[in-house]
Amino acid sequence: MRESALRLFARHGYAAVSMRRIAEETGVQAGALYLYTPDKQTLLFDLMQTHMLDLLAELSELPRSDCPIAALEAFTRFHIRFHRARSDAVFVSYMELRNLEPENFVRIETMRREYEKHLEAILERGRDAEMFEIPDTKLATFALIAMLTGVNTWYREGGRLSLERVEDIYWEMVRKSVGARLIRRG
Amino acid sequence: MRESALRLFARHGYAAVSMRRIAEETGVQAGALYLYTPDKQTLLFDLMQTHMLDLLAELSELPRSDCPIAALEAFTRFHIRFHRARSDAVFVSYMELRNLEPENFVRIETMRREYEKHLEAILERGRDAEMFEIPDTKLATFALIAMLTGVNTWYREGGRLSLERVEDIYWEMVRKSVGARLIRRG
DNA sequence: GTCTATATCAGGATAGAC
DNA sequence: GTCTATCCTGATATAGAC
Repeated sequence: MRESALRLFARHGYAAVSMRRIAEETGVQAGALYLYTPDKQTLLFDLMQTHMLDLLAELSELPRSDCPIAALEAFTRFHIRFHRARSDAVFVSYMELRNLEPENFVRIETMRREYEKHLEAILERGRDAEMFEIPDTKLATFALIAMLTGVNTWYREGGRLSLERVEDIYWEMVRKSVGARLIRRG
Repeated sequence: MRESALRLFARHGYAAVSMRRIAEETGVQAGALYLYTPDKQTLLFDLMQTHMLDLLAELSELPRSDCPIAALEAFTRFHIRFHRARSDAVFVSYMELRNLEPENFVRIETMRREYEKHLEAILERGRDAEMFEIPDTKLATFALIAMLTGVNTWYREGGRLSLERVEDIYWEMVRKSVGARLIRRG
């Protein structure tokens, strides 16, 4: 039922999807949905919260690296892969922010900021070590995340390029944009 | 009335905004709206089409430059400024694509692709002239547009940085990411 | 745990008075 | 050109049978 709701919200938008439609997709009658969620708003919030918690959990499992360049590459590849694998959840978590009640909105935004902080910390370390050339780490954080998340708007399975190749190309652009040198793999 | 609708659609989403609410914001009764639009869907499409036509019109008025680096800088600054000045229209034109009927969707998408083609052409020229280092001009196009449009998600008037300064910083990142050298102003 | 039936309300759109 | 009144549909959510 979560899956049906997520797919429908991503496809048509939260406000445009009725509980009846979700029920139909799930294979139950509308009334039965309320066994699993108290209301539609909570359902939306739960989907978004689950997504953000997954994101932070998997991020924290990334192998740490002392080298900022290696850390940035790991983050870049992680971001692309994670977001690609859950395009519906990503879409909903971004597009439906405005349909969250204020309290719920704050909770999701806090998690998003925590994720951004992780990237910003890498950029700051690299700049302090004089391995990156970055005029403003906050702007660079926003710029890179927007750029990487953008993969979801065009990438399609079975297209011209493998996801691996896409990662390579984006990593090259990320690396150059922060003025980092190529590094050798150990 | 267009302005009210645009602002409300941007804030709450097309599906979440009722004609009654638009009427209220406009200062008329609901029935009166239908003097200006045949229906809600057409209203949405008109708003998006107007935005895209404006975008293409202003783009075509950009001074042409033979130098790909200068052309890329002009595009970068134009994109940030134009999108910043119409954040509601940008938001709606991106977020509400899925609420367009198929025929309308195709028309908007065609215009969007035309805009992207303009940037891709600059990148191709620069690469052919060996002034840019770009592994894939299509991906670079997507990556740069996503990065630049992202300014709208965080920039607020009166914040830490002027828009001019933001342009400078983004231009530096764009320039580096495609491997272009700094150029002197004539 | 699920269905049927329904209460209640809000939505888009139209008709006809002024 | 605008308002009032209204049609009809579909929305969320709940009650109560099974």
